[in-house]
Formats: sequence, structure tokens, C-alpha cells
Amino acid sequence: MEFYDCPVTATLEVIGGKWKPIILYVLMSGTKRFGALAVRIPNISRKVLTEQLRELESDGLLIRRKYKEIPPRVEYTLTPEGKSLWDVFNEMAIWGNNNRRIVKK
Amino acid sequence: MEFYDCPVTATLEVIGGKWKPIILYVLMSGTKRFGALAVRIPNISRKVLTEQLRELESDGLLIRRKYKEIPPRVEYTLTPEGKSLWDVFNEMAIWGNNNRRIVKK
DNA sequence: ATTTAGAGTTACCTTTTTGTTACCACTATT
DNA sequence: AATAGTGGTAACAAAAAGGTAACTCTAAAT
Repeated sequence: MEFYDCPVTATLEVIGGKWKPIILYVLMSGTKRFGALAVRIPNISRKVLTEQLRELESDGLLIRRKYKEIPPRVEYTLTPEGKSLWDVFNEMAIWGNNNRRIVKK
Repeated sequence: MEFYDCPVTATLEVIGGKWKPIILYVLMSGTKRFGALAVRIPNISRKVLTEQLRELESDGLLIRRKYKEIPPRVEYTLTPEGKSLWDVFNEMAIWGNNNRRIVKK
């Protein structure tokens, strides 16, 4: 872990990576169970999904709630900090849409 | 290369990575030579700087101008697309500043 | 003849990130 | 007794990203 003077680098540290944006985006629409996330994010392995969720949790962007039921139920919910990323995603989405020709194919 | 339905993922594909945000940020203040970039971005190796600049160029975010002089002179300038990332960086900077406690140390 | 300067390139290596496969725990149901 | 359902973990493999050191090219200066 390093210290970032640059708030942009800091932000990218937290939301970057191959899967975190999609995970956060899916959770923007509300609490989801582990299995529901896996279904809505095709091709992610359970291992990687678990890893990314744990990182997002320790970065304070979401909360993991485990219910003592059989079979087990685990729910993930964005914290206010997680939800506050909406504006950032929105700006990136605007840029991405305005520059579709730049997007790889 | 893959196709991204998600414009956020597409945007991160183009500006993500360890060095691209800083490179783009430095270029926001105007055209710079290779050596000037290297000085303003401490610890980046020449090889990686070259690689990242080539990628940004092929993504249409900047232009590389080479002058036939000895010793050689090469200048990098943001394209309008590159400059238009300003809003995205701005939003990330806001979030990063509002969430300093989340930033690693 | 050797050195210097700028902007690289090349070959090679290490670290980080992401993916694959198999397996576990616990209970209810068939 | 065997199987299904849920949310994982362990061990290993592959790919991507990043880093290091040495080398190139050319003209002018020492």
C-alpha cells in the first residue's frame, strides 16, 4: 500500500480493475445475494468475485451480511460511499458513449 | 481486445493502469517533450513511458510529433478527445478528496 | 577518438492480476 | 443413501503489467 497525493489515482485504486466497476454498477440497483451477482456478471469466476467483493468491503464501499440459514445466504449492499460513486460512473459513461469509436472491438 | 457494452469499462480500459492518468494529467497543461514528461513523472521508466504513450496515441487521446533534428525532439499533445477527459478526472478528483479516509496509506 | 545529448529499442525478469479445477460444509428433500 | 442448493476455499496455472540494464542512432563538441 502506498500513499497517493493524487486523488484521481486514489479513486482508480478503489474502483479500478477488470470487475469492480461492473460489480458496483450491479449493486447500484440495490442489495444482491452472491449468487445473483454471479448471474448478472457473466464469466466472472466465484473465486474472483469473492476476492473483489472482499476488497470493496474493506475499502468501505459495500457491506456483507451473512444470515445463519441453511443453505447459506449472503447479501451485499452498497454503503453511502459506494453509492456516492454514481457521479463518477456517470461521467465515465458519458465520455465512453461520446467516444465509442475509441472503444476497442 | 474485446467489445464492451459498458461505456464505463470502455473508459477505464483507455485511462486505467498505473501511469496513464498521470501522463494525461501532465499533458492537460499543454504539449510536452518526452524528456519533460519523464521529469514530471518520477519513477516511471523510459520503456514504460514509451509504451503508455504509444497506447494513448493509438487510442486517439494524444498526438506524437517527431522533428528531424539531432538530437531528436519528440512532442506529445492531447487531442480534443484527450482534453475532453477533463470532466472525468475532475469527478474522480472530487470523489477522491471527499473520501480521503478510504485512500490507502 | 571519445563523450554527450535525446529519445528511444531489445532482451530478459519479476510482480500482480486473473482464471481453472476440484473440493468442503450443512441441512432438507427424494 | 444420494443429491441439491449456496457460498465459499485451496492449489495451481496463465496472462498482463511493470521494471532493469545494456545498446542504438546521429552530429557536434572536447
